Amino acid sequence: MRTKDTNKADLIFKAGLALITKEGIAGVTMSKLAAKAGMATGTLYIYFRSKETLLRKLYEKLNRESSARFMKGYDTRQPFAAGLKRVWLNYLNHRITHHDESVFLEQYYRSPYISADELQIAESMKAPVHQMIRRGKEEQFIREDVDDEMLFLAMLGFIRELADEHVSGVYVLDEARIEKAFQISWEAIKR
Amino acid sequence: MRTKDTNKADLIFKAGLALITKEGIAGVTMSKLAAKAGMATGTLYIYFRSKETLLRKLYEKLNRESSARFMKGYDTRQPFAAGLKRVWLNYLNHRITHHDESVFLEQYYRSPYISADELQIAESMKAPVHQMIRRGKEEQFIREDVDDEMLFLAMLGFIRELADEHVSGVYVLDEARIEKAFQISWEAIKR
DNA sequence: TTCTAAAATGAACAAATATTCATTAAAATT
DNA sequence: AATTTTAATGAATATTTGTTCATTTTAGAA
Repeated sequence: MRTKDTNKADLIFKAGLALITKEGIAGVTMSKLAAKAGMATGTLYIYFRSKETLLRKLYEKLNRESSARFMKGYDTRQPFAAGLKRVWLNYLNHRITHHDESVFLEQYYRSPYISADELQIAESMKAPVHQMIRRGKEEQFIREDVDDEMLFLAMLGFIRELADEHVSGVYVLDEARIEKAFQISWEAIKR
Repeated sequence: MRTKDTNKADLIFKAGLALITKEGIAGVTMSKLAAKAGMATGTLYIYFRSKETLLRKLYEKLNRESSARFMKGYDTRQPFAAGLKRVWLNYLNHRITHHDESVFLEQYYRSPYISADELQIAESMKAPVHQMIRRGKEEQFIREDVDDEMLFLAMLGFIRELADEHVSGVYVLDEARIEKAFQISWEAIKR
């Protein structure tokens, strides 16, 4: 008896991501996907009931994984500034090293495939930074005349742009630039 | 003889935008598009050779139009701070009042339809703000230890997030909030 | 080695979608 | 009013793409 190769589902996911990154969600067809993953089209249907479920499973998986990365290495006992930088860097690194995923998540978000409750999951990704901002206000590091959400947007928007430009090669980041970038974010929200 | 109704091309564009906004580029089919525009599928082919050219023409048109809006009302003779605010507000307003278009431009940018030289056009949209930043440095309003592109990204990213959240209803903007937002942008880049 | 059950295949089929074209309707010209 | 020219139509056709399934291959069990 032959065992179902669980690794193959990941292979399909990987191929799907690569395709979407290069051609957008509209460019994904089952035959192209199969070719990229190095298998027959029929094989895709052994692992996923349909194209729709394939994409949904991919979305769910990536959402789960990326959320987990944001708070990695953060410790409430460390001083505020250090903690904030940690989370800030986590977001930036995530968007750079998992750029394909980020692009897919956004594309899926605006595709005919998305369902109502999946939309909510996206919101939950904000939690880590919001938490940070609240702490920063309590400890009097962050300006209090502006609400959490706006401060969050100021940081996130910048990070997103930085990462996208870095990945596309238009504005490549290095240690020094990242340091400056964090400084700018800091100037924007500090007390 | 009946004259080709040039207005009909705009009607098609409008319907296309609405469809893309609701279902993403992947959700656009010629029959849906025709239905939305209130005409027969064949009629689409009187105005556009193919689906591909239809989408390309739409992209080109919107790109042209939006670029023109960014510098509107800007006058080099007015003081720097006022000029910057003007352009900043132009970007924000553009992304809010023409949100469908912005979303489409980004989706098209990452679709199988995009060509190499169309990619370059997108870059040209940055010019207005870059110009502002250079002037700001010359007149000693803006910090000089950070390059233009990064300062640009800090502003643009924030504006983009603000507009998107406003349109989606998650974080609705009003006069006061917009004022604060500009202030935050200013804190980030000022000397 | 032989047997068995599941995985993998890919051509065949079904469904969706882009495009064409013979025909009709409408406007301009005579 | 008759004629001509072009726009508009939408059913028919062509093409692309998702899905199925009879058959083959493969890996472990007997």
